[in-house]
Amino acid sequence: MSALNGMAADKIRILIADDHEMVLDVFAMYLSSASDMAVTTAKTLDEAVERISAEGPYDVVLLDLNMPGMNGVAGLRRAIKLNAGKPVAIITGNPTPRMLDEIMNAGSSGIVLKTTGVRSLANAIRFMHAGEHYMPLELVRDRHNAGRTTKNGRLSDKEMMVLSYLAEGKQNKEIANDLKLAEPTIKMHVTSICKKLTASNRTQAVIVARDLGLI
Amino acid sequence: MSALNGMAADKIRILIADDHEMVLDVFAMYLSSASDMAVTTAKTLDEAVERISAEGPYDVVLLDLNMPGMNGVAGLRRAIKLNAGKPVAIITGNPTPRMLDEIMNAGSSGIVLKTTGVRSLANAIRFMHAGEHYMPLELVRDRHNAGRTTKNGRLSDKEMMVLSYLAEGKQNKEIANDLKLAEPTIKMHVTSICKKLTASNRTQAVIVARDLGLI
DNA sequence: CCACGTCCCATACTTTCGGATGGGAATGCA
DNA sequence: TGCATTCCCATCCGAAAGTATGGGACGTGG
Repeated sequence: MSALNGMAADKIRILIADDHEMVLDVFAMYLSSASDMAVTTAKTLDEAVERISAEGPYDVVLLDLNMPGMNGVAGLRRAIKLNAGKPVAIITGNPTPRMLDEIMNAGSSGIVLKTTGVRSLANAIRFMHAGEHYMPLELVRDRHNAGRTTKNGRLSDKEMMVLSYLAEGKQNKEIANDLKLAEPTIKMHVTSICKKLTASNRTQAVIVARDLGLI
Repeated sequence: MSALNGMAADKIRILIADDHEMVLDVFAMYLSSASDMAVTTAKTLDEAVERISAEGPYDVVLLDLNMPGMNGVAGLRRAIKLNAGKPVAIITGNPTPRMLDEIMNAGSSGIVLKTTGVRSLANAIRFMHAGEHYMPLELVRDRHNAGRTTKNGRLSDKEMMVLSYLAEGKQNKEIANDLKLAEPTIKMHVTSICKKLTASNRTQAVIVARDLGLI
């Protein structure tokens, strides 16, 4: 009845990379005690890349989002490309909705929260190893809640998109280029965002959005 | 010769609070295997406070800095007051020099980095339990660099003051009125702040300052 | 003493922001 | 079908922000 038809002897090869050595230790201690998993660790993206290059694609790769070498999802893409189709997932603390989008759009196989105990780890890994996409329930909920209750109506999709750029301190022209829209359009969205968030300028909008957990 | 005069049989009672359950698991798994330690865990500051209130001061308390309930060092002070003189330390990822100052000035017994492996944990805890202050070497180095050259770090008092207004989304003219300074002066400070924080405008400066825990 | 850093102010300039006005197009729903 | 919503673009304008020049005052330490 097991899925390990005839291959039970082969262990799942896992590569986990995180600059928090404590987290690494969790994996080394807990997962290695699971008989069907072999864990390798790294502390930077470069180190992880080396491992993959040297020892071939891993069955599951877990990358910390805030690790040295990862520039947001850029490092994720790099690892995905290198791991030849096998699952690469992100492990992080509290990702923003925007980050979630970027992560999943980059082709990640899932997200593992550090707020989750180690017991669900093994399951998540087996899940992704089977080709599924893994995401904790609370994140799915937040993802659906994207339009949240603000006083003056909720933000539209485009407004949320623009807001996420505002939250990086980008200026209208940059946003327009990135989104391939005209600058006046961005201005309009910014104005609309400020109204809905009762902010008087973009800086306040970012602050309000942050305090509201909107980002 | 030990400080545990006649009480050697008693275990060191440790309370660790972190919203990353993974980290909690590290302690539960590793430290509890050390025969002289008894570990209790919590996921929020309120939960930790409850524990302390209910079961009396712990021998060592470890608090995550980014946990729900901790407003920067405010939560730390609360815990220190409650723990009746026994050591309270902070556990975190990469603290800013400014945070370090605040933490130590608040009366913390030390700082434990998540970038440190679990093996040094037990030593750090025993160290603090003995009444010493524990801080990783790499932090001590950064700490001395903090107050010196104005090259890229350390904001001056006035700059911090202006920054706090920026963080409220106020505009130059307002700040000038509130501080009874001329607007050009405010502009200069803002420019200086942006340079030191490597931000390209006020909005980015606020974001960086927030992420840095500078506010 | 001078050098250095911090703080303060002023003038002048360019760029960006925020707001207003006016229009066109696609969607979905009553 | 009419209507609302959302999206997109354009032009104009005043205000704010950001940059670049000046300069003067105050302290600390070499």
